[in-house]
Amino acid sequence: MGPTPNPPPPNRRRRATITDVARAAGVAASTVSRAFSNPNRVNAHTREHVLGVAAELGYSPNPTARALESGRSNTFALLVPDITNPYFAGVINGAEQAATAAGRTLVLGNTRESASTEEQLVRRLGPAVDGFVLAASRLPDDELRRVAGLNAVALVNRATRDVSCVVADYDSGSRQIVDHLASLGHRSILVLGGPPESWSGARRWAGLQAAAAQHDMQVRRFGPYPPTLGGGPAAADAAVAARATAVVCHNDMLAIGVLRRLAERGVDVPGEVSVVGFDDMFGADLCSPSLTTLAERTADAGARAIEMLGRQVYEGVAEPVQLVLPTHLVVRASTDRAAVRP
Amino acid sequence: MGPTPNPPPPNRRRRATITDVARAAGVAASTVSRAFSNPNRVNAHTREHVLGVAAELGYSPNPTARALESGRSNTFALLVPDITNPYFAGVINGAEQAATAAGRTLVLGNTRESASTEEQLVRRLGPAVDGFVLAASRLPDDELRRVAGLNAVALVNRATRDVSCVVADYDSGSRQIVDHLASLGHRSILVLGGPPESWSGARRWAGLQAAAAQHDMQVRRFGPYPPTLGGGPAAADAAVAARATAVVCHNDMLAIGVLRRLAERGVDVPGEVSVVGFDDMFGADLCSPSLTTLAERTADAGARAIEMLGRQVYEGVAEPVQLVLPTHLVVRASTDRAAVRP
DNA sequence: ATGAAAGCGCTAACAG
DNA sequence: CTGTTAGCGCTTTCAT
Repeated sequence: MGPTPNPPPPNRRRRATITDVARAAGVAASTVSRAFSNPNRVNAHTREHVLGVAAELGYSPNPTARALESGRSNTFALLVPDITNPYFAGVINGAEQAATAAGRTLVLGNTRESASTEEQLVRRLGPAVDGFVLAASRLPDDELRRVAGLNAVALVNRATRDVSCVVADYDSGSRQIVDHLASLGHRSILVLGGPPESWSGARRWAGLQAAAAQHDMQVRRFGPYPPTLGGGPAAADAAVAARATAVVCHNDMLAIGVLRRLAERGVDVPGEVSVVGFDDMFGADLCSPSLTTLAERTADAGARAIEMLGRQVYEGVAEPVQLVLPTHLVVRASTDRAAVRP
Repeated sequence: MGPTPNPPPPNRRRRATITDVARAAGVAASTVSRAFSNPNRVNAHTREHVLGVAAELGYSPNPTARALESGRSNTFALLVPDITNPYFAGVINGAEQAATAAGRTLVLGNTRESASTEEQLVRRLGPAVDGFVLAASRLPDDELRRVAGLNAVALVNRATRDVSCVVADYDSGSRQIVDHLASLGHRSILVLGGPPESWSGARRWAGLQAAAAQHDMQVRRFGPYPPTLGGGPAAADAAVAARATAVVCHNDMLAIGVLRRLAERGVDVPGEVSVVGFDDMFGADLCSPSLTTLAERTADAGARAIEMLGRQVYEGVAEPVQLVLPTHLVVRASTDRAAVRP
């Protein structure tokens, strides 16, 4: 992987440096520097002059050089398990927006659901960024704390001691789902679970159990199933075999896969079975029947996480904070009154 | 936007530098440097020793400092008009994968469909990155060339003289659509157009016209409509009023909006009207009826664009190249034989 | 208010 | 093969 000896430099204009501007303006480099980063510590007149010359030369400060000096790159990295999952698109969107608004740059990394890829990215990017947003991190707790010792870290939908995080309110969310199903007359719930290591999956399951207990409803969990469309057939078949009347799926992806399989098998949704998902991702109201699902504020989560990093890094806030974001149930066409079973 | 005076540094471990390693290993800094970036130019024995010490100290080279010296950040920026659009998720995915595979970092920017935001991002990021992938750029041609004078640039689904690009084969794609409709007995096509400034929209329209002419079919274009779900109602209503039997929509988003509106109005798809989209985005086979649409290799496009940048920047390839990626029609349930009109 | 000089972490000459 | 030196572009004391 050795770089080519010395590739002929592409025919591209050299960028003006602070020295070029200084020379052209007849001042010292430090004055140019001040004119840009400390405008009121330089005479108004010379400042105008310097800025004018800089504009003519098309000069703009080199962020890399600034970063080297200050030890701050004004850059955050956002690592997600699956860049193509519409669920994370919300997080990415919010984070990008917040970062840009704060004048910071966002680096995007895809961990492909792999802890080792995630770790590798953290190691490689670490020295170049001011902090990490780790969404649905696959890293073990102690590794997470180790990373947080070297870089600022804000977790999204993951929580561990001593590390800041923003998480969705799954307690409330699960209760909303169960309340909804109960109000439709359902007496038992089948949960079609996702990956065992999933933190949010565990929280969702715990919440559903607690809420069901309050209603004296029966809950069972099948799985794990892959949290993808492809997980649908196995999950749906299991649900049919179990004669479930209400199934709650690990996420919308799985739920849509389940809907498809049920349609193939001629099972009427919501007539015979009600189906609920988690995430309210793009597509949840495109499928048919449209999906009842728990909506999270994904863009908010991304934005809040970036803001947390900002406070940690640039304002020296050391205390880890936990932020719980509200969730709400979006009722669509996939849930209805429980069928009367023979 | 002045930075806080001097925030108390968070309680975070200082990263080991090359000097720390050099001292601990009892060698010069340059030897450590070589051990990392030019391993075979240092004695195997000392190399092992240095690497060992480095590992103990948790040292890894600071990319920022490297970038300052080399003038290369090993970083590319990808700018997309709408980060939440599943269509661009494919491009992002491919670009991220290619960048990571090449050991480079990807910075993500969202231009929010605005040329000025795009320009601002280019200016701000320019000095810190080795090149830009501009997907569906909103920038005018001359601005694009100006940017390409300062940074390496690879366009995705946009073309202009002197700038490298990768574009989908809309000539073939449009022909595939028209052939398909013709083979189903349709004699005329209504195109529901997107934003007038859209380069791909123009190419699609041109291709459809050419292909229709070959079949002696009639084509008309209505619009512009917003390329979103929200554009659906107006577009669908216009199509109904025009008694169209086959409509081709600017993109899948609009097409799905159209499908919805037609369903609301009780118009049978594909019985009365056939509907075709462009993009084959996530969701195109979730809607009902599922959508016949032209698939592009979006991930490929992103990856190829990154590779182009690599060749430009690190291999000094100056000639702009144009890459045309194949497209293929995915026939689903929204198209069928033309209805016999009274 | 401005200039001179040192240095951020690293690499690239150039010696030895 | 390895150490010394200079410098990437910028900010930051420290003088003036």
